[in-house]
Amino acid sequence: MNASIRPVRGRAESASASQEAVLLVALNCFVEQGFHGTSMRDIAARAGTSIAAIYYHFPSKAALLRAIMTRVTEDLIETLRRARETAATAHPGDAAASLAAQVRAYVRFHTERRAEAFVGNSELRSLEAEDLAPVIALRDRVSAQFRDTVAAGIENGAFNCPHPNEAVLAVLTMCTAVASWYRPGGAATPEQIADRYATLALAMLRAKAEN
Amino acid sequence: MNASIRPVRGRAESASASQEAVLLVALNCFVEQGFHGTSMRDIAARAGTSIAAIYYHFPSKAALLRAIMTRVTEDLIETLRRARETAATAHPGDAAASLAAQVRAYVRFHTERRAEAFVGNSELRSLEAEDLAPVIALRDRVSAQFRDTVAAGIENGAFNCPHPNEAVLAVLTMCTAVASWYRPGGAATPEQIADRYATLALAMLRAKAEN
DNA sequence: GTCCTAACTGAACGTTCGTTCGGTAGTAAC
DNA sequence: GTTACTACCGAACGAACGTTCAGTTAGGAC
Repeated sequence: MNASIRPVRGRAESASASQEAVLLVALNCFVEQGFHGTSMRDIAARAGTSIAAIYYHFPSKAALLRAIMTRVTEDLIETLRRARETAATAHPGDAAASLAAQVRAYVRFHTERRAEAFVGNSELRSLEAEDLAPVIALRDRVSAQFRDTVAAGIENGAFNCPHPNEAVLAVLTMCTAVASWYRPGGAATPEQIADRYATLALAMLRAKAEN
Repeated sequence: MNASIRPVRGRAESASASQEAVLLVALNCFVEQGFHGTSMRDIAARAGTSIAAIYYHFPSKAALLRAIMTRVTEDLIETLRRARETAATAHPGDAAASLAAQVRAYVRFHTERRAEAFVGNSELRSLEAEDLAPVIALRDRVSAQFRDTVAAGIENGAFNCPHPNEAVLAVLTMCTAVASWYRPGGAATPEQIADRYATLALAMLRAKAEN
């Protein structure tokens, strides 16, 4: 499983190409073997460099994971922010449109950057305590946005859903899991999957239930 | 996070109490630190025994994971089989009832045995190749059963769902994820969560979509 | 031509890893 | 009283781990 990755910083404060190459190799190792199942020797061998070269660019193995996690989580937040903004312009006050746009963006993100997204979800426990807190805070912002959108939709009658917290959790987890089963070249394109998941999410939120 | 675990074998071919104790401690370590993040010394220390005592009962660290994985997957299959059977008796030919029963059973299983279920889903890649194949085969049987139930429901008009494969995947993944967020003593009981998830699943499968 | 810095390399550091081994306490059989 | 077996223990094994460090090379500045 290979994956692309966007540069750590903007052009001015740019990360070097070898830094990016190491990060990309580390990412793919973490996907396949997990953080603790990957050794610095694995990464160095696959990157075609020495172990010491990695330590020139990154202070520790934990720093590799931190860099991957922070970046992917920040990018997800920005992706969702743009989706909300676009939806708000096209369909002001339409909670269903906003939620659909966010689900679509979330799913597309988890297909297009599935390696990073997968590690971002599966290696939280491998982060050191001081690295975990900021990532958790970012992730909480993501789910809070979904909850807020659903709450607004319930408020104005767009949604009719007796247990919104669980519904949001269900929507988020099923969308997150896309990163663990999606493979490029599958039967459906990322766009199709995103559209179908948005439809599923809306069906869940409009559902009237007796429990 | 603690968890209970059922004996490896029946009474006749019984596993000893210390064997079970080790397996339980290993399970909790794997949940918290992952398989590769857990050392035999961690397990021995938490179990209050020596490392050599573990090797008296199990041939290797990999055998601990294999035992946990095989058992939880087999038990899940048996749980779902019973749920289907009960539903088939009470509501013969009713695909919606069968699916709801299976979703309820699946979710309850993932709350009541969440540690095992969590490890069963997160540590597949840590299994050695020869241990992985049988577990994958068992897991495929689980998803095949859900797909068959949904296909039958589409056939007889109980479901109206344009992309059943993705819908089944979405249902299974959102239910699987329950094991990663559920905590005993939360706002909802396992029964309530199971019922709500069954309702969500039915809503997803009846959904008419334009994509 | 010298100096400086970035970007490495190879070899090692001490630690921890999974695993093994020789030995032993307790118990039951004969 | 010896034998046999189960269920361990403490100590050690070699390998692999994350990390460090002294040294080297390439390229630009002056």
